Amino acid sequence: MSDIFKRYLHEKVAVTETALERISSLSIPTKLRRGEHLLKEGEVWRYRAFISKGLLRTYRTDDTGQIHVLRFAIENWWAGDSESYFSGKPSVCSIDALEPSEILLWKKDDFETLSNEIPALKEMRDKLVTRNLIATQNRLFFDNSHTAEEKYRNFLESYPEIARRVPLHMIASYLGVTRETLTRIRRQAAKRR
Amino acid sequence: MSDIFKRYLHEKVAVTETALERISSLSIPTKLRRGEHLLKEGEVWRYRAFISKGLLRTYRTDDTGQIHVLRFAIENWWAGDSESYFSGKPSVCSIDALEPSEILLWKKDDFETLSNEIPALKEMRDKLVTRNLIATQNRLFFDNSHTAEEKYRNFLESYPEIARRVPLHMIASYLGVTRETLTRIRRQAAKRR
DNA sequence: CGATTCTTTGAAAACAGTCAATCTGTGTGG
DNA sequence: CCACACAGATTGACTGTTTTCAAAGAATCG
Repeated sequence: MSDIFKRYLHEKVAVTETALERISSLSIPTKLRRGEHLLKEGEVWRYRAFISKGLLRTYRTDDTGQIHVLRFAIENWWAGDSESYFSGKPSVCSIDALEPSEILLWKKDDFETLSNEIPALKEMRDKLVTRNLIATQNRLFFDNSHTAEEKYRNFLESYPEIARRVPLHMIASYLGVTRETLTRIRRQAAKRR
Repeated sequence: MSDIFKRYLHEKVAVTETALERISSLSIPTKLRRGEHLLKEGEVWRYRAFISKGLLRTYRTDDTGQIHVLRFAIENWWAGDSESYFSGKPSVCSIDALEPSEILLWKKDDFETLSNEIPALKEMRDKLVTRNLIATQNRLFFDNSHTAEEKYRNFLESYPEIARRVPLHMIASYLGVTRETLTRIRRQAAKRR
């Protein structure tokens, strides 16, 4: 079973080998082909999902039918829609695989049970929310106070791995500019060196 | 003592009168004058803060010395910097009062103690984080996919109360546009009716 | 009232979006 | 192995939006 996940959890919190086995025993290993969806708009998201391999994209479609990338997630990250997860309402997001991916799923109920059995897991779960909140708040500030070029540079520095693996027009969407604008930003930046 | 807070907590969760008294007993009532700071950049934020009266602004100063408003908070909201609170590191934000305000403070340790004594309070505390996360994520999406005018209209609809009480140039900062641009957006909108 | 803060205006420049066309690399089927 | 389709990236011309800077007008607090 997924060594990636075991290594991840050992790094994050102090968890015994038996606890880890117990956690693994309730996980549902899942494979996604390129282009396949983990979650589609309108469905309720009732899982925890750990990515042991691959690359997922979370996006939202606006009233004009345009797609907006909310985030990318790779190995050792968690995926899912917290809004739908916590509220129980249909999701406004979709999640699909940009690469062939391997996911570990836990049903919401199972994960809660495990969290109550294993304090370390609960601790990790709580940290996940707060770290997510902090990251989102910081991103909101950064987007609000920086130019498109600065945002792009920051993206390259923060997520070089993702930048290499994702098509440019999706990065543009993530940054909130058109693909043409991102092309021009790159040309400008290249000219300046 | 603050009836506002008692009413707030009763509305949010099922809490006994004795529990409420216990919670109140550890609170530190504080008054802020207009312009006074609750938190200054560089300080560590070690409190929970409930606003029973007034209006607070959270902002950040960027490398060029410019101020960016992150959020406003009025009666019945909580204020503070989650990043500094959870990490224990000096804050990158400041919080000041835009109106004479009345705040209830709990020291971090006291609030944790209370949360462990009173399940309803812990429940409220956890909900606060997740609701905050969801709201921030939705705002990030909205900002990324809408024009300045749409963002302004959405702000007016979502927070009419705040819009009435806050100067325009701070709303502009919150929305990520210059005050001149916001002025022009309003003129356009007025012309169209 | 006087000082300060807030809002509005105008003109020019910088920036980003749209549309249409072209270029590039990849992979598939004949 | 080639021709073709397809997705992604780039370019140019044009349009529209936002910023910047400078100045003036309105509102408000003490």
